[in-house]
Amino acid sequence: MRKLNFSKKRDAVLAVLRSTNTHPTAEWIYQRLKVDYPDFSLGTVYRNLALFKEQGLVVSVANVNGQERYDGITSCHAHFVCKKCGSVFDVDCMGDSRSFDDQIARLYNCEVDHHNLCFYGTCERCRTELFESKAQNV
Amino acid sequence: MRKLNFSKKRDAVLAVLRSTNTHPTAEWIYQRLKVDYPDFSLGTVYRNLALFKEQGLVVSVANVNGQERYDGITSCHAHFVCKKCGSVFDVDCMGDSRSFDDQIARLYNCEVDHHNLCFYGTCERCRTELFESKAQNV
DNA sequence: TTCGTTGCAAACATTTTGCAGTTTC
DNA sequence: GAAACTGCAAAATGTTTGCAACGAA
Repeated sequence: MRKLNFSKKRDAVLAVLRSTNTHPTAEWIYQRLKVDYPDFSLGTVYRNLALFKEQGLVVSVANVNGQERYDGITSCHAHFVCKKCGSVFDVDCMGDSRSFDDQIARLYNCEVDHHNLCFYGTCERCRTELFESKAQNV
Repeated sequence: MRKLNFSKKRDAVLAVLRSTNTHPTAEWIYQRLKVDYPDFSLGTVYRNLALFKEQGLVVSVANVNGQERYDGITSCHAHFVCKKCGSVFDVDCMGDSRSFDDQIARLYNCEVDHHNLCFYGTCERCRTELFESKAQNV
């Protein structure tokens, strides 16, 4: 792994990722930090995201409508992706699924760095709105 | 859901997806069918993939190096993605994880269509090659 | 004849990258 | 001073889309 210098902006990217549970896009992080650093660049977000992923500090959750969603909170949990509104929620992890990794590694003779469990469907809010709009149409 | 006509090429796309366990990219499917249909088009692959996904006949497994990987075999199983060579393997599903969906739906008041479990790491072959090349360098 | 499907190529959107200037050590 | 980091904008890449021709019902 190559040598790294300290970087204020890199720290800021990680801090933003750790401060939210919205599982933001690169663009979202960019807009957020553009306020504090007027000369901030989208390239910096992408470059540091790539770095964080290498280091295991950040993980790709899912690609929603063509945009990758990132998570800086690496404690063990799953995700739910709403196909209507595109929001991504944390879902409590059942059991110690970290041991899944070891199990798979042993079974398939491979090295497992991490896993990603995603549920896809319609979230509570969108279900309700769907129901309400249907009811109005009757 | 809208009305559908029969289409030879659409059938062919689905057949290809069901005939392989390589979890191909759109491009791969395109190249494969280009042989049988010289006037075959990449747009047709994408359009039909979108359709199949709506219908639940095909599922997006993971995005590997910027390309989406598809699976036409929808029986319950997980996947392993090798970060070195980019191959995607089937992994036997432990337990009846279909009931996960119901559990999540009840807990979070949402509708769950399906879920996706992916393990990321280094596959057996790539581990071995890595080891061999290291050994030679000593 | 109607309308779904396709080929083709242009358009699109996100992500990556090259380079020159800046910051870290 | 050397090497890492960044801004900027251009390039790259995978995917989507508009339109005219084609095929199914």
